[in-house]
Amino acid sequence: MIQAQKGTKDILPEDSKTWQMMEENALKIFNNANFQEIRTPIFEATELFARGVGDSTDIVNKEMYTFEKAERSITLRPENTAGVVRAYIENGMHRQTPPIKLWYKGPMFRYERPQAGRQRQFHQLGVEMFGSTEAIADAECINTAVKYLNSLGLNSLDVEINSLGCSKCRETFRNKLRELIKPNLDKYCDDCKLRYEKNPLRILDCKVPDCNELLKEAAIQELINTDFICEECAEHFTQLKKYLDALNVKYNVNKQLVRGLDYYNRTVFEIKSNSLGSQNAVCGGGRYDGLVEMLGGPSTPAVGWAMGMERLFTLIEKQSDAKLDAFVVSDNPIEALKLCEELRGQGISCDFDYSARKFKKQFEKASKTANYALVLGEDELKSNTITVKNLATATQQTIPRNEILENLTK
RNA sequence: GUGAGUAUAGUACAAUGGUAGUACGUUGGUUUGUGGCACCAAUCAUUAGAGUUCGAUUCUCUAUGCUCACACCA
Repeated sequence: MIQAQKGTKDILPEDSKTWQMMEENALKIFNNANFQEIRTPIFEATELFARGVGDSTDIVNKEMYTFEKAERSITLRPENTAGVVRAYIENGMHRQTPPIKLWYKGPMFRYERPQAGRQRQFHQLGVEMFGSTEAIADAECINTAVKYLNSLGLNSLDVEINSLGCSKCRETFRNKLRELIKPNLDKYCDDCKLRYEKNPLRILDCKVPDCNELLKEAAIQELINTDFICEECAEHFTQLKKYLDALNVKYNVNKQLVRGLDYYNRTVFEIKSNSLGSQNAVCGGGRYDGLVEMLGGPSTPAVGWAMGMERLFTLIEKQSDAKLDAFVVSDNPIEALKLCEELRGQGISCDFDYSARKFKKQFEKASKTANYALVLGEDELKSNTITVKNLATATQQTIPRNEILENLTK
């Protein structure tokens, strides 16, 4: 027996209604906010992710599905921002009047050990906005995410925001942090020792209790809490908070929020739920003003986010399939199909039994799957009528065939 | 990559060192053109391999799958 690959899942009919709802709401809300859908290939040159996502990230280091084909190195996309930026540059979208507002949805691939809220193939929904440095752009981005979540009935998720500053202020902060950590470095966990070299900011994000204790040291807390970011960046962050307040978007500032992808600067944010298990982030994003240029385009500011749809799925209320409008009960399958065809053409959903089983069995099926049973037996065929039975009220009447539509819609 | 737990019908759960049950589902029936209820019947399972044993689905080991957690991320 061949099974689905580890970390992949079938989305079965019983869940399709819920997925369709997530997608329909996305289409409606993003289109209304003037985001346009973009669909990019699910595989790209490996180099795009190495340069775009950053080769010091775990995603690029050890989680990519990479293969060789015709002497090219190809990778299944582990996220979609790099791909969208590539498409933005390649299709000359930077020549259009900014801002360019895009959204996407689709499967992403990461080679990780699966667990709750984590699969090897999973789906993300995201928006990317190019061409504006204004904090109002960040605010609209976050607001769009919140409004989308609200549309799914999720009203009490935590929005956390932070500012990483620009590359200059981050450099200063990084150096100061290193200075403070250095005396106790040997007490930190092995991962943090590596982080100390590569990306010390991530030490702030470490979940090892010992490291957390060490970070509580007064001087370090003071450094975290003093606004290390430069005046310009601080002003940008202040503006963002002002706009979010004006939009009535509730948020917490989390000074220890550091996102794992290398391309972020200034605004970063996450939206979390406490009912998701340990993978509690539904949505993550931020500003990435340097990425377009790094990937060979003109210097272009940008901001965006991505949501994990499987994680959303576990949070929202399951939608069940609506019943069919009608089920045709007949001992004459071909006539039943003809009737169905006629009704389907009128926008009525209906089905029938292929094997002309006993009426009792057909009614059983009808009552489970449909609102009306339409009896088309010998009598009805002779007299060109149909017996319409309302399965909820158990009332029925025989009517001329051409009056069927009125009787179904009332 | 590291660690923990788990594996019985289509699904959800029982039980047992000797005959594996229940519920739901599915199919058929309770006299032939009327459903939801009830009753009857059928259908369907011990992940794989090795070991201990007179005998293993049960105990042990290995593999594999699944689940969860760490790292990391949506």
